[in-house]
Amino acid sequence: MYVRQVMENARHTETAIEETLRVVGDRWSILLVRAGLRGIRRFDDFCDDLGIARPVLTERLRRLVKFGIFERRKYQDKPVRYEYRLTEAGLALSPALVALVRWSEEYSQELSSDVTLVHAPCGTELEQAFWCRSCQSTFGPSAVKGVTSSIDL
Amino acid sequence: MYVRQVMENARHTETAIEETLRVVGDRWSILLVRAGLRGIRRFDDFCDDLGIARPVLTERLRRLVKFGIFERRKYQDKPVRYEYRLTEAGLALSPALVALVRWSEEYSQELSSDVTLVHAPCGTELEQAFWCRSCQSTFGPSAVKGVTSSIDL
DNA sequence: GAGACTGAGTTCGGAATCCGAACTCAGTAG
DNA sequence: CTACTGAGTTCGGATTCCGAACTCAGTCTC
Repeated sequence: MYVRQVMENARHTETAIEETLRVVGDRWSILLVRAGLRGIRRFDDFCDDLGIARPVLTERLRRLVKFGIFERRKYQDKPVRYEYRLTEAGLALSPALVALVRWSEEYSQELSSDVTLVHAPCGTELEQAFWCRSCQSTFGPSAVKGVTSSIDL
Repeated sequence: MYVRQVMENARHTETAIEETLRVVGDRWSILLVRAGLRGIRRFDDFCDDLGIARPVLTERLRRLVKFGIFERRKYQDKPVRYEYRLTEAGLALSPALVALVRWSEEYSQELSSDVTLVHAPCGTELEQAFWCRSCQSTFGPSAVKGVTSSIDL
């Protein structure tokens, strides 16, 4: 059960996460995705929900649209109005978001009673696992922890 | 070893991820964790590896130590020297990191061959799944996507 | 039809962060 | 004595962030 890496790590070429974090790795972007998952779509609602400054929101949404995470679509003509919806790529960030939520739950103290993600059918707390399709095997983050030093992320 | 909250919130009560992202949600912190996972421990090595400005690195490491993600430990006495090691909490961020890597692989265009995480025993690409311990069932991110709108992240 | 309101922004000046480059400080090696 | 190392600190300038106020088109209320 080792996670291995197949790559040649060149010096100057940017790696995947580096590039990704350049898009999504600021204080607001992930929060915007989360807001999108919660159904928020309109400019002012993002603004109120997150308490983000308007100019920053403008710039951030523009960038997320440019990188295909949000889509800007007209939802009204009379006075022309636009809303922001998560694309498929944006929705695909949810596992990362869930992982962060799980981490928060476990390691972040002094949180008021907050969300606890559960498996809807049975109510048991969700765990995030690594899963090999061909082996049909599942192993949890704890198993991964043990090998992290040998992972080349 | 727990992350505790220090900041005040102005308008609404802070949720788990909001707090977490306040600690880890800047351009460098996650990259620092990743570097830590790759075995980097010394100040200058972080500096060279990430190309982060030294004053920023100082501040960031201090904060990550304060929040229990890194540990600053002396590794030499003669000239006293310190290194930074990931704590258990820090290592526990790896699932989130892996989720981001997976996302990058799939959705980040203009990225040529980069890292591909595989299941070492069989060489199959890793998938990240959600796993219910009591049901013994595993389901992929795609299944989760369907529920995200009803999840309160 | 005058005034208030709405939603999606833009403009502003000041505050906070970021940056690279050069400096410090203790100890060590030649 | 000089050079070097590792872990920072200090510096000035550039960038980004912020809240508050403004714009602009259309719409609702009186």
